[in-house]
Amino acid sequence: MVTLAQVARHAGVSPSTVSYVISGKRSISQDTRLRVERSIAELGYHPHAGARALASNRSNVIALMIPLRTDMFVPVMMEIAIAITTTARRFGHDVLLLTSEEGPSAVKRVAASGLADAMILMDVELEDERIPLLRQTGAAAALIGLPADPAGLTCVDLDFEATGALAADHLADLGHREVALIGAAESVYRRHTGFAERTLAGFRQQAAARGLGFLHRPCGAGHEAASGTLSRILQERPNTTGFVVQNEAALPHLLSQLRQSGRAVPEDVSVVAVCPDEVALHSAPQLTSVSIPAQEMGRRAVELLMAQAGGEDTSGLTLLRPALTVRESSGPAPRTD
Amino acid sequence: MVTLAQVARHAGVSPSTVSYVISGKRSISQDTRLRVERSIAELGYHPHAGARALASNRSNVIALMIPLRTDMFVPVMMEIAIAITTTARRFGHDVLLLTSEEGPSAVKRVAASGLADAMILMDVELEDERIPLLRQTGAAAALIGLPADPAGLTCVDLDFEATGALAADHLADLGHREVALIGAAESVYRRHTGFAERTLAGFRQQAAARGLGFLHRPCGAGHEAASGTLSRILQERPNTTGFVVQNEAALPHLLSQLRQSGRAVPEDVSVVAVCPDEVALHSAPQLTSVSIPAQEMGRRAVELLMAQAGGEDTSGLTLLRPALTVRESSGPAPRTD
DNA sequence: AGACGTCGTCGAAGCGCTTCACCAGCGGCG
DNA sequence: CGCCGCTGGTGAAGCGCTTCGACGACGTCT
Repeated sequence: MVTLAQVARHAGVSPSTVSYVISGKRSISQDTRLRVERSIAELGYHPHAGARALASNRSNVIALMIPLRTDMFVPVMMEIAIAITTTARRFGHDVLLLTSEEGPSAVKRVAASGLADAMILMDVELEDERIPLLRQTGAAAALIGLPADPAGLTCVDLDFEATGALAADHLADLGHREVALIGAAESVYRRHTGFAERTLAGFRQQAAARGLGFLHRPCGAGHEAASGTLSRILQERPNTTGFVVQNEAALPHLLSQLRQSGRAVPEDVSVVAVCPDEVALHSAPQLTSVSIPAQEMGRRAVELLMAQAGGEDTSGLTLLRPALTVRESSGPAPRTD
Repeated sequence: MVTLAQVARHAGVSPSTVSYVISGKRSISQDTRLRVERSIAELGYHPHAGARALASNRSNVIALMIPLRTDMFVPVMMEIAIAITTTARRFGHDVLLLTSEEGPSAVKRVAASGLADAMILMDVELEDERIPLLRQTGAAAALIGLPADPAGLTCVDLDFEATGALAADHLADLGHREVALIGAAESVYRRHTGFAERTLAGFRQQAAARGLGFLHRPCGAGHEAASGTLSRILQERPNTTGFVVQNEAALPHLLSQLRQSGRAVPEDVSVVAVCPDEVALHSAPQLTSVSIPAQEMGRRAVELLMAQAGGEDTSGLTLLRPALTVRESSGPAPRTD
């Protein structure tokens, strides 16, 4: 293993000089810097992470707590995780992966062991058990999602209320009078995951404001669940012509079920999905959707954490503006004469 | 921050004793051990990861390199990653997440910096760039997937050749005479990812052995790609009645396309999927499938790494036996009279 | 011309842990 | 009864790095 001391000897300078060349915390003459850099390259030196963490009290690692849930749409989580990782690397940081299996105490362990300088929590619930621990340890953190009381916390999320409202507006603009929200799995609502409830709230409110008839149903993944949910909605409110779907896993089944039941999209019913663009584009017909900016959420979370490390106060909500893209699945409400 | 020295003082023993209590590397009297453990709990002590890594030259971290590909089925990757993380925790290890964005040099960086003791590579290609670096640095590693030359490497994977053969056999047993393999995206084959080619090889060979007419087509995700691939196959070989699908993303589209084209599953055509059980169960009809044991792959990889750390020679292939579960999507070939 | 900053570099302390060498006490054995 | 070999404990060195204070060698200002 190559150590800093060896680099120093090779370059004919003292170890501290090498350290300063690397960190840039003191000015170094052009000449020495080049010599040191050459030695580093030549010897293939990489600083020892543990030693650095010990001496500097910073690990340059961000911990990422991802949920184990089976009721969340996995590709979105993964996309966020990957965005976090690549952004972190741009800041010279690495990412430690934690699952919620370890329980909330993982927060304490990571904070106390110096394994990570900061953490990012995904799948935040309204009353999340990890949050008191976060407050108590004073660990640097960013949340993806909103808890009930975000005071003093750094939160990033899509503005799901606006998302719901946007979808309702789009359908209202197209002349639909009866609309339904097909949401996430029931378990998601049961544990009060913010995004689902906020979408619902925004949708409900705007639907009311626009005078739309309104229905909301959770929906599991899988064909059974999807077709069951759909047929119950149509039975209860046969005149429903506008659907908002916030459930990627159910989308293909919902679409094929609509087709089978003889309802053409978008001639008879309109569908607005809340999903990543990729999913919307891979469906047939391509879906009008409010996209989930997974990458941006991950990126922003890391950037906020870095700002926080730099002493800035980043607490507060960073709500990303939703954007609706009109594609082939939504159109004017059918004439009802 | 609580240090080991503080624990030692609190318990009235020397620091080394506390260390030995924690590591269990020496026998400690019942009495002292309890005293120390109580102090640890009382003070809420967590060893400093960096200090430990520096002194012991082991970080208790496993690096996990996941691909950035968009052409792989993400939930499977995620399931593997989660299984790796939870298994690693059982061994007192954490997981560092690396994306392939950083390039093969990440292998060197991680090995040289002592960030991780070992690594797990996913999405291994036949001629993977990371492998020479692995050999050169002598870093402990386990691969999920097989490279062209696995000599001296520790590899875990589903036995995809047997998977292909199993699917072919099942269709042959049911009396199908013309079969087709709808595979992963073309890009997957182009970069010579082992699993796709091995499935193909196993399928082709067994199809030949059983005297089946045989066709293979890669298939992208999305509706367009799926229905295009399917109709081309049916055009080229209209008598194809058995399909093997190794492409989770295309499955729902394929099924709805078959339905639309008037082919009933399983009365007219049989479908065997290579996918996680969850996907098979959520389809309509539920799919006969060879399941992808994602969790077991992750678990085994970690276990092998731990054995390796214990001095065992774990090099060689660990190929998991595929298992085919008959569900509703496969049945006897239609009579051809 | 002398005092004073500034710049570039060095030496050394010390981060919190592991581990090696050592030692005291004690029971078993010849 | 004396010696040996355990067992359970201690002390100290040192892992590789960062960082603080110190210090020449300059240039600048009065």
